[in-house]
Order: sequence, then structure tokens, then C-alpha cells
Amino acid sequence: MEEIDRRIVTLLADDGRMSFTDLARETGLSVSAVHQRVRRLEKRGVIRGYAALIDHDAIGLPLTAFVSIKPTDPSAPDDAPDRLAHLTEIEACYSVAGDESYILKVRVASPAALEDLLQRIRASAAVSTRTTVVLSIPYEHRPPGLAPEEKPEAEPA
Amino acid sequence: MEEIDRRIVTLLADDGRMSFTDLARETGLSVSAVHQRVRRLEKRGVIRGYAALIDHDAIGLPLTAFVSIKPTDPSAPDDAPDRLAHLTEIEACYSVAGDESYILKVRVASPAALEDLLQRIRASAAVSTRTTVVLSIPYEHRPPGLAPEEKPEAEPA
DNA sequence: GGTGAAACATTAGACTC
DNA sequence: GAGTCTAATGTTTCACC
Repeated sequence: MEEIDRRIVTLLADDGRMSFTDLARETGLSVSAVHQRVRRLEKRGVIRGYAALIDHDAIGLPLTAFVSIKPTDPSAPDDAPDRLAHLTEIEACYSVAGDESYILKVRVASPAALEDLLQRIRASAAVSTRTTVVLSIPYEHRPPGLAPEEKPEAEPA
Repeated sequence: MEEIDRRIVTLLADDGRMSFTDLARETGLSVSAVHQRVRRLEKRGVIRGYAALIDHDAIGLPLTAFVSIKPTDPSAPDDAPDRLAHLTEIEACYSVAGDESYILKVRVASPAALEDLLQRIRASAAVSTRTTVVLSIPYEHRPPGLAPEEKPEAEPA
């Protein structure tokens, strides 16, 4: 991916509703050239989608936590992500190296709701949990700082 | 916040570029009524912004990790988030309860880049680090599942 | 708050270089 | 790939409930 695509991605990561007109001005391309590139980036999966960033306090989910999970039976097949997917409080699921197998990021209304969620996680996926409560969020969702150049592989001539 | 606003927030959290026309159809309101509500939600900070969701593999930052940090001198003033803000590899910073004081979510190009970043984190904020490498991401950025009703406080008549 | 309609801006696609 | 052109859509504002 080259310079201009990278610039487009950076701009959209920061403002997902930026118009093609503005993107064109920022990149020095014509509107339709930008339009074409954005569609291509979407099709290739570089841009996976667009989201509004929501204030979780305002929608009644003020409590964020990280829940690390470990299977109670390490020899059982590990399909925890599938088994947990129906729990809408889980915003993200990361498979990790280390003592535990996954880290979940969850958003709930209250400590009581967290307790209830933890029980549903343990029951759904046959796992033990270790929970780290988030006290405040200095920042989140910062756009990727893309380096000016990345040559992951040289093209053999 | 009531029913229709909640629906608008849910729809935009899932597709940040949905048009007002589509939002109007989904909510049963007129286009201008929806427009007004979205502007109000933005102004009140319920919608904090819009972002394109990027495939980090595609932009050359395939390695994600969680870095827990702890001050080397617990009596020093804690301004780690400010001191680390210039490091663009840090996507998010959470203040947490527990043994460590913050969890950082970082995205880098390679193990070598991670090693380098950890050194810069330690040097910038006078902290020790504990790093958990992410192996894969079953899911991430799922939209908040908003309950049909939330009455955080009853209105005294 | 809500509506409908007019003025304006953006987007999508066909076509050319 | 990028540019221009144009028809179709989408956005914004405003006067009126």
C-alpha cells in the first residue's frame, strides 16, 4: 500500500464520516480518484467498516472491565469465542499468549451486572475468570500512527 | 435517553456512515427529525465521533499487545497517560484496579518494534512493564448491545 | 419535537486519457 | 489509475405544526 492510500486510511480512521470532497482536498486527488481508492480499500478489507464512537457512560454502560479466561478443562476443545459470542456485553475477544487463553473486554451497567455477566461467561464457556476493573479511560480508539514508509517485503525483480 | 435515540446510536455504532435517509427509514421518523437527533447526540457527547475500522495486518501493524504498567517509584506523581500520549503505537490507555496502574493496548509492526516500544514506554513514564502478546482476534469493536429499557434513575414527580 | 420541501453538496457510474 | 461529466442521492436549513 502506498503513500496516498495510507493517508486516506489515516484520515478516515480519525474521521469516519469525512466526505470524499474533503479527502480529495487533503490528498490532492480528484474526488472520483479518492472515491475509487476508498472503495478499493473497503473491498480489499483494509477498511473493515465504519463505527460511531459512543460514550458508554451516556448509554448506561459505565463500567468497563477486562476479563481473562482459562478453560476449567484444558484438554477440552477450545471454542470459547464462539460460545461467548451471544453475550453482547463482550465488546472484544483476544486470544493471548500467557497463563490465560483469552482476554475479553466487557461493558456493563453496574457491579451487579458484571457479577451476573461473569457467571454467564463461566457457564457458557466452561472457563474460570480473572477480572480487572477499569477505573477511568484516559484515551481510547486513537487512530493508528502510520509510519511514512513501510517496506515489509522487497519485490524480487 | 429514550427508545429512538437508543436505536439511532445502535445503528450508527454498527455502521458509522449510514445515511440520514436510511436512519429515517429504520426509525420511522422523517429525515430532518433524525438529522436533528443525531446532531443533538453529537453535541451532548453521546456520539463522540466516527472512525473507520482498519485491518491492522493490512497497514503493517500486525502485532497487538496489552502492556500493563506500574510506576517504578510509587510515590511519584502519576502522569503516565500524559507522558505516553506521544507514542502513536498506543491505541488506548485504561486506568485499572489491581496490582498494576494502567493497561495499554498497543499495535506494532514486529517483535523488534514491540521491544523498542517497551523501552520507550519505560523511559517516558518511569514505569515497569508486563506484556501480553495477542495471538489472534476472534472479534473486536462489537457494537454495544443496548437493553430495550434502562431506567438509571426514576424522575421524582 | 415533529414535518415537508427547496437549495445545496456529495456520491456513484459511465466514459476518456 | 486518474480525470471529467452527469444523474441520482444525500444533507442541511427553514418556515410551519
